[in-house]
Amino acid sequence: MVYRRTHQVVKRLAARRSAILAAAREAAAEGGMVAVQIAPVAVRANVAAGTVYRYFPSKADLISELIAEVSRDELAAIRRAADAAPGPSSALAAAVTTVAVHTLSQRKLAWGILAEPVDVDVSASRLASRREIAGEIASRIDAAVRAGHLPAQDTALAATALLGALHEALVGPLAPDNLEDPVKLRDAVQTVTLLALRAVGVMDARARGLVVQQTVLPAKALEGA
Amino acid sequence: MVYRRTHQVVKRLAARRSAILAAAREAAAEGGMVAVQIAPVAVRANVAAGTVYRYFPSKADLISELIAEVSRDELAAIRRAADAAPGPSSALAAAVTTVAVHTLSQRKLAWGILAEPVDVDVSASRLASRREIAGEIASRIDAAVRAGHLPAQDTALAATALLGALHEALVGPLAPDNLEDPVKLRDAVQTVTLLALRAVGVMDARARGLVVQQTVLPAKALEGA
DNA sequence: ATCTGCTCTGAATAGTTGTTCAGTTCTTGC
DNA sequence: GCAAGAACTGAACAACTATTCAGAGCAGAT
Repeated sequence: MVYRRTHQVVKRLAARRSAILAAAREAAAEGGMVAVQIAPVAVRANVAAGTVYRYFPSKADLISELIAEVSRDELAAIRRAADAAPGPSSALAAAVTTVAVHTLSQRKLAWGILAEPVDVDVSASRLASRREIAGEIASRIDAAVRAGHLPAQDTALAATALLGALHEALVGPLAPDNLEDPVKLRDAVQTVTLLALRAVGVMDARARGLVVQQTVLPAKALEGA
Repeated sequence: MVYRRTHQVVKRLAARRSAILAAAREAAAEGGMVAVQIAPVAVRANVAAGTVYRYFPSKADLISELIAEVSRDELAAIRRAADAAPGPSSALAAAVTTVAVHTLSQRKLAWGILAEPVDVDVSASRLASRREIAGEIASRIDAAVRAGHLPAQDTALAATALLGALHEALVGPLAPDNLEDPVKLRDAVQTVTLLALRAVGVMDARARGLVVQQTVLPAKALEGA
């Protein structure tokens, strides 16, 4: 055995793998999932097409990891925002706002991760991604219900419906197209957050209060976008 | 000119066109949009593959017409249900329930029309379809707002969000899978209708009342499914 | 009956991309 | 250096289906 993976090589391999994933993510962010094709991604990562297959068994695996990665990031952001909130209703509002802001600040990526047609089967990974996010929202709704702030309900279904509403309203084909304007964007975030909170049973007046509370957060988050 | 299209021929041609469309619809209902492939559709319509192209310039056109047709049917059903309601809030509830019931009774078709990946570009037609349905819902919300039953709001955005919520909760990948059971199915319809009504600002108690009012309708409609 | 022109057929074509693999280049240990 | 093995390359391949088109079949007028 005259060849052994040295630490340096291991690092380089890992870096290359990340580069490929990052290239895929960039491609998706710029052009949606259609743009995530092996050859262009390889070029972007400074690698030959064949090399991609040394790191990912198939395009489906590459995209699945991409979805998982983005999903992880989003879940972390939701938790961070919700955990910083003073109470369960506020946490729910924060979670919803976070999803809305994230979705909006990376529209193409979000659409690609969620629903854009892909030529390979990534349904398992999309399902997992949705499950994670929906589960988190469901548990926040649940906390608010347990605290007596909301009526008892099927929290899993409610969480699913909320996400559907957010996504359709913000990145679906009927989403307003003037969201480049930061003011319109914030209005859209507030409107959908309000809808979402009322949907699970927050009273109109209280929901409006919670939405206002959240206004500081998205302003900060959106600057980074 | 020794040949002229006689009435009989015109009728046969029209019938054949319908047969192809119907075949496509059946295929979509059974296997989703992936099953709408030229060769299988042709077989189902008792026609050769090439013949399809004498009626539809391309697969995209075929699917676009399919989407338009289904969409027209749905819109008509929504109007019928809403117009039969005694007042604006009730009409809104009826409209939402109708969408939910239709979506559920033809899950694969609904998913295909709405969001399933297709290898050709049908986004224009999907957009039109969504616009029609969302427009109808928006105008029902608007009526309820004008009647003073709901707070003022961006009705277009609200309608979009409602549809997103319904679709995601009922035919999206996280939709409950026990909806074969008619009782569970009705529960699901009621739950999402309740969420939708509350989202636009109907108070919890009143929303529950409206949902109960709608219980007769879906029971009848679902029998036909 | 027959000619004309429309309609239908279905095998062949074409275009698109994911995937492979024989050959090349690089890395490591001696 | 050099041998051995790993990693990389990129052109060729494969598979899948929408689409085409030359020829066969049919309907209508005379």
